[in-house]
Amino acid sequence: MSASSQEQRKAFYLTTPIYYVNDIPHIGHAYTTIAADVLSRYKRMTGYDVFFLTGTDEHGQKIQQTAVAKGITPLELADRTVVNFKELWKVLGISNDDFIRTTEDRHCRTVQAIFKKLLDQGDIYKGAYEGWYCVPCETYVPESSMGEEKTCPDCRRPLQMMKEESYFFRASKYVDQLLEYYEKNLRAVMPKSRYNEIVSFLKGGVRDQSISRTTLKWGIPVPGDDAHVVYVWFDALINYVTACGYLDDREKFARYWPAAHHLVGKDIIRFHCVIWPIMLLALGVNPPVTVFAHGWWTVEGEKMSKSTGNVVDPFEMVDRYGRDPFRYFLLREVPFGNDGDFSEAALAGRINSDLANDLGNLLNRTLQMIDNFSGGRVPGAGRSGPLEKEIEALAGKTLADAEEKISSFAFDEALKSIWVFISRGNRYIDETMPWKLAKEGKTEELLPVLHTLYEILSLSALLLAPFIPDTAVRIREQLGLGEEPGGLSLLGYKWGQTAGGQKVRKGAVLFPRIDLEAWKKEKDAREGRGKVPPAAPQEEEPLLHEETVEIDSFRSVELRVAQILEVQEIPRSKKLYKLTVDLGYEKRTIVSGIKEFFTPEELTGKKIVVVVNLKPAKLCGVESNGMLLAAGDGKKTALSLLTPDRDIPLGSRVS
RNA sequence: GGCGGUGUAGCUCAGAUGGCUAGAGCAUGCGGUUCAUACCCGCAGUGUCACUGGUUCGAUUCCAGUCACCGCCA
Repeated sequence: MSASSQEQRKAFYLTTPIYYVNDIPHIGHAYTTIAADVLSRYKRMTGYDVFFLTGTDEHGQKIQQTAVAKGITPLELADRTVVNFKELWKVLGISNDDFIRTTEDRHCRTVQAIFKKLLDQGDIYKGAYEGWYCVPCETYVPESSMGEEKTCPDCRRPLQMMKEESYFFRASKYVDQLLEYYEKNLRAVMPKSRYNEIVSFLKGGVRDQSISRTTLKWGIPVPGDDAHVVYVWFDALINYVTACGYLDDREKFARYWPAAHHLVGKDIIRFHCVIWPIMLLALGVNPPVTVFAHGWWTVEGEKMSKSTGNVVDPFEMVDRYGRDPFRYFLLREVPFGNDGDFSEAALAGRINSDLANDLGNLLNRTLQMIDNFSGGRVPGAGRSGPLEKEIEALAGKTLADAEEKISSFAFDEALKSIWVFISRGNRYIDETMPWKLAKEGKTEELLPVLHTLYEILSLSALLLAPFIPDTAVRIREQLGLGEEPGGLSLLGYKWGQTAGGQKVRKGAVLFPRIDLEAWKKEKDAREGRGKVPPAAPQEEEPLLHEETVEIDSFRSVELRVAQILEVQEIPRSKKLYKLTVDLGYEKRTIVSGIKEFFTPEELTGKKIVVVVNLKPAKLCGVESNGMLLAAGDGKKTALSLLTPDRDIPLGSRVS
């Protein structure tokens, strides 16, 4: 690429968040990065000069703590764990142009330069930070996440009011300017619902932000004041300008920054759509063109969390189902911006119906027919009838759709549109019945059909290349198309450009169908085996024991076996069920706070243990006569009912 | 409590500035086809378009209220 032609190409700058190295990479990290990769690849194919950045956030309290616990330096820890991310991007086929670590020299210098500039111009000033502080965790706890009684949400120990010197960023000063910017730039925050949220948040005003700490050592020193370290988010956000040359390469910065797009999870839009743009305005730089906030994945219908151990490991999914199917599923299943549910069954379904049946089979049957009816060589265009005209028009529409949808981050819709085209190909075969034409010797009708099918496949491969790059290459290989020297491009694409004559090379099936019955068995077996309780949390919580009691106090609690007969919802309540239980000698109603853990179907018929001599109490307007026994982990994440281990008559006393 | 959103076929969702028989994909049933990965193609469906009122010749689409769920804020 010569310098002059690079000048002409439009720039496109795309970032993922930088990921915190203390985390193990999970599906959420993979999702953002895959989406960014698809967009980058597509933009490159349509002639943009793309700069695609990802990286890691390596400073802060948690890294420091973990490092201390392991007896290594924080940087050593980061050096070890950053590998997880780099490896995942390799496995997922991510085509990032740069990878930034916040511990790199280029970044530290940039952060310090920005800090100094803002300090000099009066947008940073020294003040005092006051807040509730957890001494053991060495961290401030915002009032919103404080437990009752002012305890730390992590360790549950009491918090102390602390006051320390801190530098503040004068965010309040730029709120109106940012609101004005947003009024003029409707796509600066996407989707629209997030835009509205941010605007209404801004209208409520923004406080000046504390941006340094004296209690923390692992971070970038405040220039000229070594007692302070730059607070993490101020440090982290700046990565986006560091990497595109804010400090060291003004030409690069001038080129890419005006085309900056950030992809982020919806949990961090406040930083990206309030604080960050204000920082930029203070620096005299325009906010990004778009910050797009995507949704979150649940797993098999449940919230993903470390404590329930249902975190999806992207390495494992790629291992099991392949890189391209995983990429395809994440972008196809759910509109970007919505929350979605990840389930292996849904993934397997997509593989079978979309990838194997529609796409893979279209390639397979087409090549088989070219082999059978055309000696393995692609026929030239030949005469084009109404069907072919219609398909050509659809090809044009599909190209336009892809452009529009991908450029507005609607990856799912782009894929849907491409699949309409692929399905049209399958229908076209049934409409033309090439095997019949062959049998009847109607070669002049047959050959254009094969040619058209070939065109459908070669265009599909191009359009799919950003999403499933390996597959695109495999399709092209089978079509007898070589590699493109400058990478695949949509720029010079023209329908019907295949001259004909090249030899196709039918190869292995693109996506073998998954035998769902065998798959199910295998999965059940795997989960039965693999269901070791999740690894114990690193910090053991102190067990809180009750005082010792006399045996009589225990005996005074009358416990009996009962069976749940009926489970009724209590309309007003999120947590409570109204249960009718049978004690053998009588039936009674008890109200129990277990709704979040069980469905009525799961409960009905269960034998449980009930405290029968508990004073009746009214809960949500329903009188409860007793309570059932269940074991919980105290964190409201797991609950298990106590149930007799063998058959025993209802009403039996438990002692 | 305030602001906003959502509620449409078994499932996931699309859609209508108000108007002929309300759509797609998946799943289900039936039929066709054999080039193909038991695949593809066609047909068939079922829906009080959350509930209650109002505006209108006519509303599922507009308005008001109710309920449920979700998001942001407090």
